[in-house]
This record gives sequence, C-alpha cells and structure tokens, in this order.
Amino acid sequence: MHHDGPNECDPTVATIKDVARLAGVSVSTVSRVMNESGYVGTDTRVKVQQAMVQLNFSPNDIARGLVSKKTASIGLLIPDVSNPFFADIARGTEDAAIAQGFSVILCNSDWQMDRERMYLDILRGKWVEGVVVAGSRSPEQVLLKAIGDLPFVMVDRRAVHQGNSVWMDNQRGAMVATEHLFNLGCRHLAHITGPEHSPSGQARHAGFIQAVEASASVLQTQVMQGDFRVDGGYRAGLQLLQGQQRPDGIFAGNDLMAIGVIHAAQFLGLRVPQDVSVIGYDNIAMAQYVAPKLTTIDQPGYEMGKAAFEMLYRQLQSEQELSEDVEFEPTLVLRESTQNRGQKR
Amino acid sequence: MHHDGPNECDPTVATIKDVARLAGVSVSTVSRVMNESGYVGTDTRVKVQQAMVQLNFSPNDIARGLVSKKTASIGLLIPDVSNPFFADIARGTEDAAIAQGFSVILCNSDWQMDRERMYLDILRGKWVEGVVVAGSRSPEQVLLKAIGDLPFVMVDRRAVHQGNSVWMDNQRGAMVATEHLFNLGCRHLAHITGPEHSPSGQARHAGFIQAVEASASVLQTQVMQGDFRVDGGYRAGLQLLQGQQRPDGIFAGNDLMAIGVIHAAQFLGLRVPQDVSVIGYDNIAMAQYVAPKLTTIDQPGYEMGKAAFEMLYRQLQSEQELSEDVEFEPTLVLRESTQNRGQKR
DNA sequence: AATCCATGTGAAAACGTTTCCATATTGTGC
DNA sequence: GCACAATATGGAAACGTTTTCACATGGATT
Repeated sequence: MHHDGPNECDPTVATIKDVARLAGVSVSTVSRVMNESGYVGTDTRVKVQQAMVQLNFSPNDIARGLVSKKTASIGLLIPDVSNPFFADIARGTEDAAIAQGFSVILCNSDWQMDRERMYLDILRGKWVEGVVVAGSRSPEQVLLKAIGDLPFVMVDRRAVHQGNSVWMDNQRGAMVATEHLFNLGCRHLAHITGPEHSPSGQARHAGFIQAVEASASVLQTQVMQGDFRVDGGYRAGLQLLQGQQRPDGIFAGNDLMAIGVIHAAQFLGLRVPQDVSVIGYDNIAMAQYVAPKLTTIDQPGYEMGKAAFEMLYRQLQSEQELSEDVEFEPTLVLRESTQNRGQKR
Repeated sequence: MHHDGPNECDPTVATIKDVARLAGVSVSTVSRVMNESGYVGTDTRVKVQQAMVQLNFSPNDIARGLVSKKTASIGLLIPDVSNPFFADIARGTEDAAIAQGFSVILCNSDWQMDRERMYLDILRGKWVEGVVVAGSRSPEQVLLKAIGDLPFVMVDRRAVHQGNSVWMDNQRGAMVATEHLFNLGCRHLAHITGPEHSPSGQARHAGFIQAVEASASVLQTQVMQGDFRVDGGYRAGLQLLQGQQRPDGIFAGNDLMAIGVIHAAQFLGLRVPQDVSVIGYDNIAMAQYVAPKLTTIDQPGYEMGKAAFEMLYRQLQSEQELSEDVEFEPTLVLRESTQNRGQKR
C-alpha cells in the first residue's frame, strides 16, 4: 500500500530530506537552492527545483524559525477590533506587514491590563519578532515591564517615554476642535471626556482647557465624564443640554460620543447645529453618514497602523531601538454638525 | 564579563537546558515537571520549579511546535477587517480561540483570489492548525484547492459543499425583508444587489425574487446592481428614485447600501420612510445611529465568528472532518426606515 | 528469596531546517 | 607542473523541545 518515500498520494507533507533524496543530493544543497545562498551547479539546481515541484514542497517555517530565531510574525495588541478606529489600525498594520512577508497575530485586550500581559506572554512564547501596541490605557511602567525585551512600537499613546511611537498630538487636535467652536461664535463650551486613564482622552481634555484659557473672551465651560461610547455621549449630552447653562458648542472626546450627543439633542427637540454645534474626534467612517454629518478631527487609523509596522520593521533591521517618533497632524474635517452662531436658517 | 551559564542579568532567554543545569537534573525531568507528565519526585519537582522561576523560564513554543506539530494557532482569512461585519467575526473568532489557548493570524484578502491563495500558503508554512475563511467570493473549487488539506471552517458562504460551515440562510433572510416591505403595503419593490460573484449577495437576490413570486398580488419590481458599499447604494438609489416607476419599497443588499439609498432619497427631497421604505441587511452598529434608524435583517457576526472557531476546534479534537453546519436565523430588526404605506404623518 | 510493578531518573533520538566545516573538482596565473 | 582561488557538494552540529527507551531503586506479592 505504502511506498517507501512520500509520493503524490502520500498525505504527509514533503520535507527537505524527501526533496534531497528524490533529487539525489544532500539536504544542504537543497537548502542552498531554496535560499539562493552559496554555490550550486546549474544542473543540480534544476534537478532540485524539479524535485521540489514534483513533491509540492514548501519549507517548514517552524523548523526554520527554530534555527534562525526569525518567525516573520508580529503581534498586534489592541483593545478591540470591532472598534472602527482600531480596525483601521489593524488593517494598516497588516497591509504593511504582509508587504514585508510578515504575519500579524491579532490580540484583543479589552483595555484590561491582565489580558495585555497574558497576550504579551503568549506572543513571546511564539517568538514574534515584535509587537505593535495600540490604545493601551495601562500605566506606562507596568506596560513596559510586560513588554519586556520585545521590540515594540506604540500607537496613539505617548507622553513620558520618548521614541518608538506613532501618534498624533491629541492636545493640539483638541485645541483645534475647541478653537473651531470658538471661532464659530460659541461662548458656552462643554467637553465630554473619555474614560479615566485614557491617555488620548486626557490629552484631549488638556487641549480643551488650554484652548479655553488661551481665548481672550471669558467663556463659560463645563466638563463631563464620558466613556468613548455612544451611550456615554448620550447621557452626558442629556445632562448638559438640560442644565440651566445650556452650552452652544460641545466638543465630544470622540465621534461615537458626538453621535450620542446629537441623539440627545434631537431627543430634547434641539436642532444641531442651529441650537448647538457638536464636534467629535476620530473621523470614523460613520461620521459622514449620520445626520447631520459630523464635523470632527481626523485621525488616520490606517496610516498610523501602517507607519507603526514600518517603524517596527526598521527597528528590527537595525537591531537597535531607534528613538524615533512618527507624528500625524490632526486636521479639522468640516461637515454639518457645526455652524456659525449668528447664522440661523 | 560573561558568566558560564545564563543568570539574571543575561540578555539571552533561558532554555530548558539552563533550568536543568541549575536544578541539577536532566532536561527530560524538567520537561516532565513542565508538562506534568510521567513520574517526578516531589523534591525534584520543587527544585525544578524554583529554577524555572529564578531563570524566568518560559518554554519556546517554536521548538515545541516542531516536535508536536501543534502550533496552537489558526488563520483567519477575511476580505477586510475595516468592514464592521468582518471585524465582528474577527472579534468572535479571536475570543473563542484565546479561550482555548489559540492565537489567530489575521489575513485581509480584499476579495482577491490570489491574495487568498498567498495567505493560505503562508499559513500552511506557519503550520497553523486550521483556518476560518469568511466572506470569500472565489469559486468554490479553486478555494478548496487552495485550502488543500488544512482543516477549515467557512463563514457566510455555503451552497454546494455541505459541512464545515457557519452561515445564515441569506435567501430566507431576504424573503423576510421583502415580505416585510410587502406587508407594509409596498407594491413597487426594488432590490439592490451585491457585487457579482458574492454568494451572500446572490442568495439575497434569489430570496427577493422568490418572495416576490410567492406573493399573490402582482407586483412591479426592479433590480439594480450594487457593490455592498454606500456609494453603490447611493447611485442605484438615485436611478431608482428618479425613474418613471418610482418604487415605494427598496430592499438594499446590505446596510451600507441602504444608507446610500437613504442619502439619495434625501438628496432628491424624498422622505424616508414616508415616501419610500428602505430596508437593509446585516444590522451593523451604524444602522441604529443613522437617521432614520435603519430597519434591517440582523446577522450576528460575533456569534458567527465564535461558532466558527468552536467548530474548527471540535474538528481538530476529533481528528476528522465533521460534516456539521451551524446555522443562524435571520431576524428582522424593526426601526424607523420602513413604515406602513397608508400611514402618513 | 525471587518476581513483579510502581516510581523516579537520564541518555538519546527525533522534529525540519540552516550553517559551518571539510573535501572534491575545476580553472587560472606563474 | 604547481600553488591557489573559485566553484560545487556532502557531513554533521546546532536550534529547544518532547518522547521513547533503558536503567535504577524500593516495596509488595508470590
């Protein structure tokens, strides 16, 4: 039933040894042909290549990885792919990775430190060559400790530790958003923050404060805690818009919350942007399809993910931590949810 | 400078040999205490465990995989993570996978057969234990050939090949959608299809036809080609709503196109749902935040991804292809974009 | 007292590659 | 004709595990 060596009908996969046997050469030679390294005679090369085709041989990356210590794979540690922003990052990272022959292992931490740690341990065990970590809210020291000696790049997070990060200046973006509201003539400004411990949320909050303090005219401001989700925005919006000091401009910490605010306004019979201007942050795809279309600050997730891998890759090549940062510019995306104060139609 | 064996300050990772040396036992023994297999004396076990802790040892999964041929990882082959439906599938798959200690390698094919093939080859090289393939539009034979002997589960696709698939009856779902429109009193029905070669798109189209033919009263129907994206829905909607036979009920092949249709209607000054009812398919998160909120057919991406991994896992355990299918029920989600014909407010 | 089984341990072979080293076989310049 | 490089090939060690086998030791069963 069974022949001696593997043949076309053999269910087990062909190894380099099988190829060597069939071609009548040594494994070293086959290896050389595969990797185009060292000297190989033309006729031998042909023989080997034929044997490889005939056996439908493809090298075992596991065995390769064992000796070379290179696995051509990285880990991608994000809070949640079903969040569109992180999905974009994932897509950008994966596209850049595959362009260099790297695979990416997807890890969803749900913002939990212990899950981050668990994933990092698993990734280390799998000998990924590096990790890109996005959107973590863990204390920096703890996170760095969990990362250990793995080469890494951080996305959307950086304050203390310089280098190895792809980010945008959330504080400046928040200032742009706030100034936009101000320039529109809004004088009662409100901000809805992200969840506690969110670095980007904190930076946006700080930007709001800074912009407000820099403005010449005296403004009335309110700040409410949100959670980066539609619901939190809705609840905060309800409170804000029902208070005695109804704001005429609301800067929501992200688009999801801005959408929540708009719903709250509509629920209360208020018109956006005529009665309140609302601006978000992130520019998720949904932003252009809600009514009114959302004015927001663009955060290019895809590009950030792409840049992150490319930076990690450079780091792997140069065999050293390159204290390098890639920064993206926050840009205002003007749509329908904000409008000049005077202007009533 | 360097000591003989690795110690706390050694940058290289500790191997099982180092542990063995430190504990004064053989590697076999260390392996046994790690895997809790075979006999190990109590005192030896303690010694070894201490050594492991001291060296901060963690086993090399690559080496393990080489001998065991188990890598505890699977491939996830989807068209595009930035599509919310596939992001949900990804999340469901990953959650189920990590629950069993499996990692998932993310692959975005953009619906291109050659990319699918490339990824499949890479995954095979990495010795993933199986793949879950979602949303492929490739011809079945070609796809199965590319998958080869990898254990697999298909999501959202199944017609010919029975078994190994997680899906929902798109045809039935489409019938539910169409009948909903009919029951609302719509008599001029239109359908916007997905792109060519999309199995789910074709099934939905078939369901529309079937529902229409089953209905007693004579209906006027139109079908337009779409692309599953907002833009395609917008363009198709524009044509439909400007034609001399303006439909009073439109079933868009998915939610994104339904949103496009609504925009087209609004652009033309038509009211949804008063002038046209619009129903989508998928129930993406965005559906509840657009205005009017979208009536649609729910397709539980997260659960489908979860079911897919669980099925794959069962298959891996039983070491055989289990001709088993998991089917999800399409359910109507009633919101604001459809309304009874007579009813004008 | 001999046998057997349960327990504990180590040596060594595998797993499928890469890579270093050794050995041929050429060709080239003197 | 000889030294020496360039070319071509094979043998074997290494990578870090698991697993099989062999060998002890000790107590319990005949």
